Amino acid sequence: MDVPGSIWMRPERPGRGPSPTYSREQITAAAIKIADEAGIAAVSMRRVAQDLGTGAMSLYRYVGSKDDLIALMLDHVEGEDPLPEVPAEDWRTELTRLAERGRAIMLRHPWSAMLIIGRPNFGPNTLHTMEYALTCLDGLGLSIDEMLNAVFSLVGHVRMFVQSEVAEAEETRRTGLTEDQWRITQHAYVKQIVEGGRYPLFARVITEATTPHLDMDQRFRDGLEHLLDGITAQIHRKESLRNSNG
Amino acid sequence: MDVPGSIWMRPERPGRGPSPTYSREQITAAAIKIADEAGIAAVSMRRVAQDLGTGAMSLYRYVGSKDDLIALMLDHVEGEDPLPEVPAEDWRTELTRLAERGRAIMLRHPWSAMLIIGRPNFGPNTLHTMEYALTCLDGLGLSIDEMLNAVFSLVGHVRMFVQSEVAEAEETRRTGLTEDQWRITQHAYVKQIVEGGRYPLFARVITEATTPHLDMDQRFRDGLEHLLDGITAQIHRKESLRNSNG
DNA sequence: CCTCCTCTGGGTACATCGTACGCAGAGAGG
DNA sequence: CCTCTCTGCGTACGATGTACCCAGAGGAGG
Repeated sequence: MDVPGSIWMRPERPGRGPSPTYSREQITAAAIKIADEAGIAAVSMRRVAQDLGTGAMSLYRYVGSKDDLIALMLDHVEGEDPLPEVPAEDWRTELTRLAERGRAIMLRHPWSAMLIIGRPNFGPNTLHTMEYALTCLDGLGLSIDEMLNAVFSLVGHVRMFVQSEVAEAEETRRTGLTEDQWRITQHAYVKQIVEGGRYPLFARVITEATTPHLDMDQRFRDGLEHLLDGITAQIHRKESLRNSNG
Repeated sequence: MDVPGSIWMRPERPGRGPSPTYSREQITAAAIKIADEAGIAAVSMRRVAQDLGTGAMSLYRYVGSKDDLIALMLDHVEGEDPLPEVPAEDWRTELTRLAERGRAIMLRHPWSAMLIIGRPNFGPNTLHTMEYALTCLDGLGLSIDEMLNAVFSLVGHVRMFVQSEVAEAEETRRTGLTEDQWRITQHAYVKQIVEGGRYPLFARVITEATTPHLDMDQRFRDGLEHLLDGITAQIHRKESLRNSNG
């Protein structure tokens, strides 16, 4: 109501008075449906209410603000794909899977990748995923801060990657121009840059665009490997440090 | 005008008629000033125009849309810090410097980190930085795609890191609640989670929050090291592959 | 059953946004 | 000097989130 994020503390609805017609779950689902079909920009309180067959202001009986609704949406999709109760494989395999799971969810709900959340989401599903990720890295000799930092880097990488992966489609919807159409509008300018000769490597990027570049899956996996290699290196560094000190 | 991003192709102003009172540079500077002082949300065409002492619609004689203005703003701050003409040190040192430069710029202009740009910005300053980054990785045995991917990961990491670094301040301004005040509103809920015992690692994150965590500079450097270690590993892999094949 | 009092759904209103459109007038090219 | 382009800018439209208000429904206590 008053404080953003307090959505998780507020009970769905106390007992007195007439029973509510709708539910948070129902409203969240309606909002997600709209976001999936028409983009996050189409999710307005009026639109969500309209799809539910009610008035905009009625929604405020269930959620404190639009931000709260979005927090509900994010936590809901985070819980879509099940997670093992406890990590079974080695940490690298588990984290890779977790990253791919995150990417899959975001690709399924592109809007979820495009939102920048200021403060951590303490929804139950988000909490569970976070705990799972930390569990994967537990017992490898990293401090809790280092573990958190590693998870943070990983989640950040996935989010950033999918963001750019998805930005194209969002831009197409927003401007009504497909990437190809847009490229045509830029062609003369880009050509001038390439032929100017001052940016030889940029020119190579453009020139070799005719032959197929690395596909998105490959690029995602490569970036992930970079990060995981880095974490491995950190673990090994701390390990040998421990061995030389003890 | 019609096409977003075409801002870089359009000449500042052709010759006929009366000479313009303002300039793109002037408008961009005014917009950046507002964004720095009051957040990106405060940058409205009306507000920018007001600060310049003119009407909102006058700005559209200089920029095609608000998106174009934002593209100008982003490219402008990208050019704030000078870049060497050509990389002088080893690639790792250079890329570290480049990352820190990027972080510094974004911290100086927090709004620039919070924007998600759908399609690449072809402004002169952005172009130059991109070329510079690619140059650092040239000649190490990576393909142009791999180089681009590495730069992409790096830029993404910096952006993602600063995003979360900056989100807090933005959230404080937006909601009027400092992080401490917000934490108080969440305290009962978080306490319940911690004491529930189902999230022992999350509990450790919270519990050990009294002792100082890693500071932001350290966390940034750690994440960067992860990525650079990963790129190093990729370079070595390709190198030994070449040696065994030739 | 009656009464009360909370909680319901939802209408109206307000400030703010980007920008389409049109117009009076200024000023440079012929 | 005439003409025609380009100027700054006022008005207007359709959005947005949400504060505020009100009539009435219906569970709780007598």
